[in-house]
Amino acid sequence: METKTALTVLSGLAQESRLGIFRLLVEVGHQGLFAGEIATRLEIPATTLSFHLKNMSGAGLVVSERQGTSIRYSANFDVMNGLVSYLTANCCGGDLNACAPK
Amino acid sequence: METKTALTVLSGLAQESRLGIFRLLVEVGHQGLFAGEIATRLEIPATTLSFHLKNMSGAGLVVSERQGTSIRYSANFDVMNGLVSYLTANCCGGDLNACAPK
DNA sequence: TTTTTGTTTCCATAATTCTAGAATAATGGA
DNA sequence: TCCATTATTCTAGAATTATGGAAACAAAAA
Repeated sequence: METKTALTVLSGLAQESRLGIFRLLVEVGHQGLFAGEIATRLEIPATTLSFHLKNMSGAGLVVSERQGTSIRYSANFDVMNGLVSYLTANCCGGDLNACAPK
Repeated sequence: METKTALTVLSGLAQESRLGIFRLLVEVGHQGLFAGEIATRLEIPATTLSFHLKNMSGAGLVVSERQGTSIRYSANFDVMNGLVSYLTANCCGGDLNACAPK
């Protein structure tokens, strides 16, 4: 993952509403949730939610699929895992143990 | 890690200068760098750097130690690892394999 | 004490981001 | 076609964040 992408992903998560959306979708798993369900569960106005979902889609954090009048959103786990790799890459000049969790 | 903390940490990383600072400190490892060295290497004005380092200190992303007139900054690996754990916790309703890297 | 080096705080400006109402669009059923 | 449902775009105001120069501050050396 490139730095520019990592920044976009981090910005996509560094906001209360969006982090809540992402965590909810991560917990739900691959089947995801309809936009309306997310709005109801998190008590976010539809327009505000749409603003954040657009941001997250652009960052690749979520993927969407239309089903009739509804749109199903789910977390993109690959991007999350890529971010984790990015943050821990090139750690400590190659000494992997130096920054590993204890 | 609590959601509020995770948000602070994510915000601490979701900015071009700060991500650059963090990555540099991660690569350097535990010995860290003096503020002036960071400013020189990344070509960031001292006042701007100080602003960001203060932000990152508050988020726990870096720790500092004065040595004479200089201040040495180094990455806090525990916080980074905590963030990684937070993001992957409670994934897929407990089905750990569902969101693991392939 | 005065000077020098390194860093931070203060401040004004600029830029970005968040919020949510009104209007608009897309889908599918009657 | 008309209507109900669901979701998005447009818009503008509010709030937050970033930038960098001037000044202040801290520590060590002259």
